[in-house]
Amino acid sequence: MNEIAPLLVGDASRRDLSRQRVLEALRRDGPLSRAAIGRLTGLSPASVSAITGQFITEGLLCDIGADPPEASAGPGRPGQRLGFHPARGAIIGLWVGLDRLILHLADFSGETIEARDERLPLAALDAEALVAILADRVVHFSREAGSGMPILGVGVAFQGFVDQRKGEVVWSPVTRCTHVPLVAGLEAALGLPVDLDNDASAMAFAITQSEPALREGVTACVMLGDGVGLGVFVDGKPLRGVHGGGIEFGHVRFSARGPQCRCGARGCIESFLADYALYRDAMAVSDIGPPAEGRQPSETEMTRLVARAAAGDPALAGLFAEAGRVLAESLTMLIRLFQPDTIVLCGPGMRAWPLIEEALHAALDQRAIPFLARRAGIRALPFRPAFLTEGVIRAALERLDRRLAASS
Amino acid sequence: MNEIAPLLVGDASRRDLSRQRVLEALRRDGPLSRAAIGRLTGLSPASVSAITGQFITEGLLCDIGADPPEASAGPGRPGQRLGFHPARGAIIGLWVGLDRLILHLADFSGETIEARDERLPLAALDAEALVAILADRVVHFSREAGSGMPILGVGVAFQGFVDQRKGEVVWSPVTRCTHVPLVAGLEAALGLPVDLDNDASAMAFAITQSEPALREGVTACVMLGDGVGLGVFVDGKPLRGVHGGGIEFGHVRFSARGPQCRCGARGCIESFLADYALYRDAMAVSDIGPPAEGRQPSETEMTRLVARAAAGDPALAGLFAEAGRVLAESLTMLIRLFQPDTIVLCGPGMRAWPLIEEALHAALDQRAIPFLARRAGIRALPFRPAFLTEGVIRAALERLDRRLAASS
DNA sequence: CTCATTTTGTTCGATCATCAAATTATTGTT
DNA sequence: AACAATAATTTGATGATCGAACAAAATGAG
Repeated sequence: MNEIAPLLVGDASRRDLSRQRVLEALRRDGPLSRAAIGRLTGLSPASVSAITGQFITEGLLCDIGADPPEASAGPGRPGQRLGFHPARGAIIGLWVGLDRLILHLADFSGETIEARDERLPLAALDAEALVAILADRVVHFSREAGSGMPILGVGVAFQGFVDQRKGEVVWSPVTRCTHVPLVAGLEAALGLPVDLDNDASAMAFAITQSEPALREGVTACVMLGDGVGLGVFVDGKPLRGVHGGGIEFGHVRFSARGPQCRCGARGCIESFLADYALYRDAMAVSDIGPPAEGRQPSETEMTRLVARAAAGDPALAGLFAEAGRVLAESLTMLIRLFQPDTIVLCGPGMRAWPLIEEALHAALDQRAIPFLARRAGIRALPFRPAFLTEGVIRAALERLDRRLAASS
Repeated sequence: MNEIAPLLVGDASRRDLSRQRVLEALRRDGPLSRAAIGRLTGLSPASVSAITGQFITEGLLCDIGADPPEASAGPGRPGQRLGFHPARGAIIGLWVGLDRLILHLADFSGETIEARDERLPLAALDAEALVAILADRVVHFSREAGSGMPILGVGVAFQGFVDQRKGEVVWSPVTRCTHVPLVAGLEAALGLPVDLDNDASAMAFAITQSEPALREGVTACVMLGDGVGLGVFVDGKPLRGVHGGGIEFGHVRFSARGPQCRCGARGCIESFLADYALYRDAMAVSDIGPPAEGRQPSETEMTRLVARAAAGDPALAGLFAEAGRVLAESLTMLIRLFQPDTIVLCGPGMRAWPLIEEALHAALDQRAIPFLARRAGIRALPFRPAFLTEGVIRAALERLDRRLAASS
């Protein structure tokens, strides 16, 4: 007998909802004139003026010049564009990979101030040390890169199983610890609100939000790289359980007789398609030696492997073709489950796309799914490291927006 | 640059939203006093009185006596319970199975007035004839069962792939036609609003809504019967794409070397677990003959098969144990993808539950999923045919509520 | 250059859904 | 019987919103 939704009761929350809608429109569609905000939110010009005026005095929004001429295109007074006040503060986005860290500082409007890529061995640490060192790196980074602005929040994208509700890293290839209370630990150490997400989900979020076309209908983002991840979005909103864990696509079983996966199970999709899996198989069919550090091949080693395969090594090329066939099978499952309009393939693994593409499409055509397949358009997206952090930064900003819209 | 949500602008829609919330609370939690509605929706007593008063004069709600004594339990004036006015009208729910039809008449409060189970050969019909005969059965049923009340809407639960946005049956084992425009056809023939859903999704909806505990967290309902279906719900709301097709769990590949499925693909989960699959395998390992009509075994034939296996036929019992293992594997995938708090097993196939249970749990224990499995509680729900239609009736009522809340 | 036209943004009065508080009603408890 | 407790209604005040009127700033035709 819990409440349906305690939101939107009374006049105070009614105003808050309108404020929220204004901020949402601005986050989605960049700087906007008051008139445009009115059209997008459905509020009257009078209300938009009142609300934006309030936001400006609160230092949340600011005027950033007239509409560019191409936007107006006709007679009439040009609109004054409003945007998030960059100097309001900054957000730090953190991606935690295998022995590697990406730190990303963005201002309140979402613009990148600085990004940094660090090598950092994490595997041997216990949970407390892991949290401590991450907090330490964040503090250092914000001190060195910070532009004097206050840090408003931190977003963390983590490889592995994540429980957003508890703020825990349940399991991750990054560390042998399980159930690491990352959010509580970082919030205590930093004194800042911390958002946690699975890295593939966060990346899928960044990609889906980055393009209006992907915010319509069902978009499935498959991330290939250290692991295999998936994010599914319906009209721009993520499809996920209340626990906020990602859809653990990479750990769905592909074959009962497959190799042992890092997660402990056998035959996971990831254990065929992830970087480490491809490298492992490459070692078996060629004279390529083991990775320099640990079991995980570095970006350079992966690039070299792909280059050799592309140069004509038939055994290695066959490996990637086989990966394409496994991927096709996995996408087939994905199509059956979610019937996406668009499937976006992305992630570091896309470095091998030219080697995968043909086999993938051939296999997909061969095992076309009656009545469901036609719809899904498959798009390959070149990888940018910034994708890894943009998702959590965006999420942190949106959470901030919700808080700022409410208090008034 | 589409609007964020054109709802809730201006005072008119503000009232409509409150009206909607009142109706939602009443649909969810049965008859309620005004005070209880206030607590559930967060509205003040004054507003609840105003809104419910309006609904009563509109003939939508009615007073149905005082709160039962066990509800109040203490001093104080007992509340007067409000409920949907039963005489406002009726909804017809229709389930379309293989050569079989269930018709279900419910009043505006959702109470069953009459239900009927008909045999009806549909396989040979073309699309137009299929729509025509379904419309004809609905008209006959409403004439014979109708209690003089106007019919307000029709809900149809159909086996197979359904596109709710287009109102189409994309593919179904019921008919060899594809892309049947069922909603348009029935609406034209009946002059009534028609809701269409996949039958497993609708059943999952009915089950999830029927129990408060299942409306919290993530609930996955797996339906075993003529096919294998799935509905996933997060806090009582269905997880589905914009096209409104169900999650085609039954047509996810289980094994590349599996039997041919009705959908045309090979090795679908359904082709191992559906009634027809179990019967097919039973024919192979025993002297059981082919089904009396077509390829599809009847309920009686399936019951007899289960009885023989339960009586001790080792070959047949092994068949169901094998089904338990396949189901375990499928649930493992489901857990990885959705991390449900509860998995509900239901549907006609549950007649064989005692034969499946042990093997299922043994296999699940054996391939326990690191860090994810612990959470999911598996519940077996005895099958009731009414589940098949209650979901679409509920959906039709809720759509009606939304319309009635809006117009005023 | 001048003026009509068009679009942007603000101001002001009216509307109306909501709430808090007061009031009436109805029960159980002491 | 007096009192406490809960339910429902009435009433006055609040305030978010809208429409309409208006000011501002651009284009373009003559």
